[in-house]
Order: sequence, then structure tokens, then C-alpha cells
Amino acid sequence: MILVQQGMINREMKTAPAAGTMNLLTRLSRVVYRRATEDVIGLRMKPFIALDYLRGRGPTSQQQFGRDLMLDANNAVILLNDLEESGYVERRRDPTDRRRHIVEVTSAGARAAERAEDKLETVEDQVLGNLSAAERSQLRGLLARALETEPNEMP
Amino acid sequence: MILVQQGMINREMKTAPAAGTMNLLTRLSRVVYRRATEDVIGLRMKPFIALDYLRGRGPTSQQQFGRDLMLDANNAVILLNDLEESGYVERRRDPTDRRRHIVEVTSAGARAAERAEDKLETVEDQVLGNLSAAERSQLRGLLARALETEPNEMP
DNA sequence: CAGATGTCAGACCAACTGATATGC
DNA sequence: CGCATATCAGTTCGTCTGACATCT
Repeated sequence: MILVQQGMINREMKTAPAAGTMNLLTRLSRVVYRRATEDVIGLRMKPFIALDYLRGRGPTSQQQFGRDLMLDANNAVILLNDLEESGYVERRRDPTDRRRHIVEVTSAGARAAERAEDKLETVEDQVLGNLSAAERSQLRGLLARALETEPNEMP
Repeated sequence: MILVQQGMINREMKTAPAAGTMNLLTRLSRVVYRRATEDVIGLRMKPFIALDYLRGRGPTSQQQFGRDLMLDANNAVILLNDLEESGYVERRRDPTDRRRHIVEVTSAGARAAERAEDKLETVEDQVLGNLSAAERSQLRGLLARALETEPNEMP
């Protein structure tokens, strides 16, 4: 008797155990990462996010760039080196403080980001397949708001 | 005149450029990853997600495990080796098909996952700081639904 | 035997660490 | 001079590839 009941409890638990939001978020993001490969969207996800960020933000100091994208100084350099080599961003010294680099997306970079964004809609259709259009836009709104609040202190 | 207008356009664009949902999702997830380090939640994020998954699902074939968590066979092995060494999961042969391993979380593993989940609430408060409780639960619901639908084919 | 499952060693890639250069 | 910004070389970590063993 007791054993049977325990079996039933286990069986019910299989459906879903009130997983935390942080958990779900990182899991879903992993799904996106695995699907949005370079041969699908024309860019890897990280460069794409960088370009898209710069595209929306305009000329930005390298420091700010790293802070907002949660990259340490070093990783920012490496990522930007790649992007600059591909002709997708340009760096120039800030005239008012010549230690700084100002980063800006090139038109080629903006185009690459746009292309990737288009392709990402296919991925979105797969990943958010069982959400309605209204739910998707709700989700987008919530994510955007959460990202806005980030105080973004860096390690 | 024209220059001034362009300046204003740039300034307005800084707020937000209709970023795609996949973009926002992976960015927010990165924030979580950077905050939820081992010294904060007692586990690294990946092992935690694995334990939590197994905790909710009960005994699972290694294959299924990898598929649901978007790990290729090899990575699944490595991750499970770690977890088994820590005493957080157990592997045993499936008697009905002795090629298979059945993976199950131990009570120590379940406890570690619970502890991590508690600690993750602090992270959630930081990451979702400007969402209300209602909005957070809305977000959790949407993410959970999206993950359910996953057909989860593996590369 | 062909196909499935799991494992491992070695190659490869991404991220972190510490040291260095330049400008404030 | 001490601090900030950016960079690089070297290490370390995680992920992928290909070969292999076991079982159906």
C-alpha cells in the first residue's frame, strides 16, 4: 500500500516541480544558444548581441560596453577585436579622455545584425512554439524591463 | 540644424531599439550566470540545473537527460561523472535494456539543489528587481510553457 | 551483424589571471 | 604618484571529435 502511494507521488512529480525562474531562464537560453548557431543566423550569438547592443546604443565607451554585456575588460577586448577584424565595429580614441576607446557599429555590422535578427525569428518560432503572439510580446516586455533595471556591477 | 537632429535621434535610440526576444533572453540569462556563482549558491549553475531536473523528473535514462538539457552524449557523461563523484546522483543499469544507465538524484543531491534554489532567490531579487511579484510569476509561467514544448532534438 | 548507449582521450575554443602600456 | 583604461600572453576550463566497448 505505502509503496504504491509512493510510486504515485513520484509519478506526479515527473510533470514539474515548481522550478525556479532563474533555472527556467537559463535552461531556455541554453536552448536558444544551441539552435542559434552561426550557420543558422550568420553570426554566433555573442557577437550578434554585441552588435545589436551597439546598434541601439550608438557610440559607446568600451568600458560601458563591457559592463552592460557582463563581460570583463579582457573579454570585451577579445570580442571587439574579432568584430573589428570582420569590419563590423570601429574603435577610436575619445578626444576628451584619450585612455578611452569609443566603439561604434559600422554599416556592415548593422546589416549583419539585421540579417541575424531576421533569421532569429525562425529560432524564436521553434523555441517559443507554444506561446501565442500575445504571450510572446508579454514575455519580451518582461525581459526588457528586467534588463533595464540591471545596475550592472562587474566582477 | 541637421546635426542637432541627428544627435537627438541617437539619444532617443539609446533607450531601447526593439530588441528581439531571443536576444533579451540570452542577455538576461548571462546576467544570471554571472551572479549565480558557486560561492553564492553552493553549486555551479549547470550542475544545479541537472540536479533540479532530475529531482523533478525522477529516474531518467542518461539519453533523455542529455536531450532535455541540451547536452551531447559526451557532455552528459562528464557532468554526471562529476555529480556522481560528489555523491549527488547515482547511476545504475536499466534491467530491461542493459545498455542503458538510469540516473537518479540522491538525497544529498536533492538537498544541495534545494539549498541552491533558496540562495537563488537572492539572485532573482537582483535580476528581476523591477518586476512585481505578479509579473515574476507571469514570467515563470511563460518560460515553463516554452520549455515544455521543446521537441528537443539533439545535434 | 547493424544500431543504440555510454565512455574515454585528445583536440579545440572560450574564459579568466596577471603583467604591461598609456593617459589622466 | 596613484588610478583608470585597454591590451596581451599564458593558463585553465568547458565543449566537441573520433575511437571504442557493451548490449539488443
